[in-house]
Amino acid sequence: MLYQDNRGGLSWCPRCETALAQAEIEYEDRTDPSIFVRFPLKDDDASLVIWTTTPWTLPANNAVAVHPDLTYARVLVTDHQGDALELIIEETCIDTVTNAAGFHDAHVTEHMEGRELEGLAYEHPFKDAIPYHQEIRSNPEYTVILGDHVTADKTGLVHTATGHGKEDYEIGQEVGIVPFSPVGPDGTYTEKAGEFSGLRVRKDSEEQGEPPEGHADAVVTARLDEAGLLLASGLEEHSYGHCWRCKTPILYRTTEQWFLAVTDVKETMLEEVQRVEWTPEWAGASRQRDWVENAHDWCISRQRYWGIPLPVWICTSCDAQEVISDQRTLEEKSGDTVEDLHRPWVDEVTFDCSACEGTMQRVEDVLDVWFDSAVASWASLGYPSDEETFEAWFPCDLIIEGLDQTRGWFYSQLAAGVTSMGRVPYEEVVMHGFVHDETGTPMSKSIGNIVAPGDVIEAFGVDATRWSLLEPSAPWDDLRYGEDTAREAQRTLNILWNVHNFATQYMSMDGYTAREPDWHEDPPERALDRWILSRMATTTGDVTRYMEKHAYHRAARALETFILEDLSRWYVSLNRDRAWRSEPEAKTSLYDTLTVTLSTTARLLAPFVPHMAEAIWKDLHPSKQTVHAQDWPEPNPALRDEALEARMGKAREIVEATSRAREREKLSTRWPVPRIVLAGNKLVGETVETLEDVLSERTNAKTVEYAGDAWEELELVAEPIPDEIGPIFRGEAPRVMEAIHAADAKEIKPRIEAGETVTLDGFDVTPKMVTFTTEVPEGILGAEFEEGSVFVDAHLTPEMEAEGFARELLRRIQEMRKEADLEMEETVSCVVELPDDAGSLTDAVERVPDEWGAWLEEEGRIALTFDDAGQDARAWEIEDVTVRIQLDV
RNA sequence: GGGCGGGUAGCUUAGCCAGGCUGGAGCACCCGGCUGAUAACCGGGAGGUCGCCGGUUCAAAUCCGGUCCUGCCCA
Repeated sequence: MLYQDNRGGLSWCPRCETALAQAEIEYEDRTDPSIFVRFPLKDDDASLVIWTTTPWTLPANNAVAVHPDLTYARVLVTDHQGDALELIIEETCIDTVTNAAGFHDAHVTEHMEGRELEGLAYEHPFKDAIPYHQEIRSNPEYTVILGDHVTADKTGLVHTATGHGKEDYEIGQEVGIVPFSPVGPDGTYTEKAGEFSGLRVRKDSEEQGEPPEGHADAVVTARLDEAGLLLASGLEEHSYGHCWRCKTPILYRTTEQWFLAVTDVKETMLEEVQRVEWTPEWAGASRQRDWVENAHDWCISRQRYWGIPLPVWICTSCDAQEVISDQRTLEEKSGDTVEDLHRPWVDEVTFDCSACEGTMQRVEDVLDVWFDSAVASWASLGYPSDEETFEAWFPCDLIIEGLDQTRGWFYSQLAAGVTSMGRVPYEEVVMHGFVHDETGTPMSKSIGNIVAPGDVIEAFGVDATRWSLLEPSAPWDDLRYGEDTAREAQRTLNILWNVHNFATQYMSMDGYTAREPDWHEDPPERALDRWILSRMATTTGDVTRYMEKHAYHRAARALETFILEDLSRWYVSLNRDRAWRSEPEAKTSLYDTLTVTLSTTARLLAPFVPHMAEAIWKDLHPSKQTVHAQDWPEPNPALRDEALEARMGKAREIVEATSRAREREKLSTRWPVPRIVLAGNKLVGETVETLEDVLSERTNAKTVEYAGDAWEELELVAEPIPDEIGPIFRGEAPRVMEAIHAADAKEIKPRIEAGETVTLDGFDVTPKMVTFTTEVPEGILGAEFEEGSVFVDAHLTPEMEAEGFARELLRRIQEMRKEADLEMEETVSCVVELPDDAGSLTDAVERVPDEWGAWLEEEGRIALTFDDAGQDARAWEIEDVTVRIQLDV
């Protein structure tokens, strides 16, 4: 599988003076000369027209390729000296050429297919300058050859130098043209280049645009111009290969290299690619497969000093080759002690040739570094010397790398694995995307759009940084990253931290010790507890499933939703009172629930935010091992209650719809309402039945009613349809419409629906003229939610208004406490001055001192009197009522 | 030039494979609320040519063809 070949068109870095593998070439845009050149035909007045961005390859030209199926034209033009010139160009390229050359006329004299041009001989432009071209070695040299790689671009004829391009070399092999490569390893012409010898053909990566003086491109172009062969010369920006290490534009030249014949095992590689589990799926099914299908034999030799020496010894007299597998074999053969397997020591080691009298000497090359990574999965196990470890661990379960590694590590391991082990050395691949800046541009030092990880960590912490990299996008997608991403992550984590604080503060106040009942037999009594535990179990299942699919972003989002929506905004906020004041049993079950929930969350979060997960875990379980040593949680099926989750979800929709309705009418949640009425499907009914207390608390409604599919207190209204009424009643139409509006809708609806014509106010109204809608009664606020409606009865009794008013008062008092910077527990005296006349609220306001005075004192931590508040009092407007409050601080 | 991704609100994104609910969220913005989780937090609102053009279909963000922009890789 290993062979040596003198191959044309191998990529070569003239600065590193080594061959490069496909994988070591980086493509970047650069500007190079762009020249149009004509090659005069031998037995014909016409010239072939070619185009190139590498004038330095023209001295090595040995053929011109055309596509057999494209149509070519003989074109008559007048050159700048006024002489007639006959050119052969692909027909759709004529304008390109004449525009570039500045020719103003162009007459097509003949069309022909590319295949008709085959074999036409031309004069090499540098026949006189380069002795090599004065002789023809094989038939097709210096003639038109056919190639499927030719496209109708520029001129439609391709300058071919079989020693200086991969495709050129391959087509040369097909038609029998030997490679000619008069360029040395350092990127200068050798003496084979005749008059050009010694000129520099290589460029540095900064050398762009017009070729520097004395560069082969400049000299060659000038010579062509002198010979009258240069039709046009300009510049072209194009994507060009560069050495991945030093960024020098690569050359293609002919050199002696060692190859691994991976094309022989291509079929096996393709099968192995299919066997591997790829995430995302297209990483393997499309990208990797495509790469392998186009793979060439792997050039594994490099002309470097540092690196793993190629373990090939060759006999200096008979050319016999031997590959040495390990140090012991080498020592046995040479009879020497080999102190180091690297250069220069290993270069000294020789042994006798087994075939002749000669001496075996190591070839000078080292291995492609990609070969090192390619063998990592078994080299790291000490193979072949440590069979046992190899048996136990090979192949590896999972490799994770970026999406550029299709040509890199994913491939190098595949090729080496199939070659050496007959199989791919990994079972599963996760291919990740790159982190870009917030505009989607790759971060680069030269652009300066770098977000330094250290800065983000400094500002937001490691956990927020990790979260901000995991949550926003799929691992395999590129990530647009700005500081806001981390800021958002920090906010989410902060809320979790607040929940943790809430839980642990009360637990410690009540001397609670964390315990995790398993609840398989006897789930908690309270619906709210069972609900959050069910949500926890569901979330655990979801997160686990996402992690198994490497959908880390989905796992993170499921956790985020659970933490924000379920735990913080719903469970904790509904249990704040329970933690503050409730029976010991109620508190204990609250703490048990929180312990299980937070412990489970901590374990699920451990891979994402290791420090915070550990902090939460350790606060709950100080004597247990680190969270990172705990088992991954499993959902407790006894705690799953999908019906309960569905009802709680519906309850939240109802609460939100109620908020919308109240907000629209500026009726703050602070004001209790006598009832809310719900209309909707069965689920809505069940929700009211089982979660009435949650609904009543969150909507601040004294009662919650379920009215079935439709609420009968809705008023039915008959609506006239003007388009139907107008043509028939004409001038009377307005009166008819009025009559319909005024009609008793409940009475006429069944009749109209039965198709009956009804007489209203003397007019005959047909079913076509009327439709029915419902109207929300006066004083009722309606809002829709999915599969139902909520109606908020806003007929507040004076008792309720008093309660609402008292709550408004409390808010003002607390506002003033805050402004006065009072301690939370500090009790101060307070005077509230209520007006005698509060308009429609007079009755309510009068009730406040007796019915709500004590409550205000306790909630506001004040000693309260209702009296003249004095000059320094602050005036507040509550529903058009002016209240004056004096806080004695 | 070719292969494979991505393009949905100002920004980050869900929905697309298996077409049909009013295209969901978060940030920012506007309005309001809370104040015993508090250098916090909660509710509501506004904001969308689903890159563009065409096709299939009763129906397209979703399927098909083309095209533009963008990322990775190749030539």
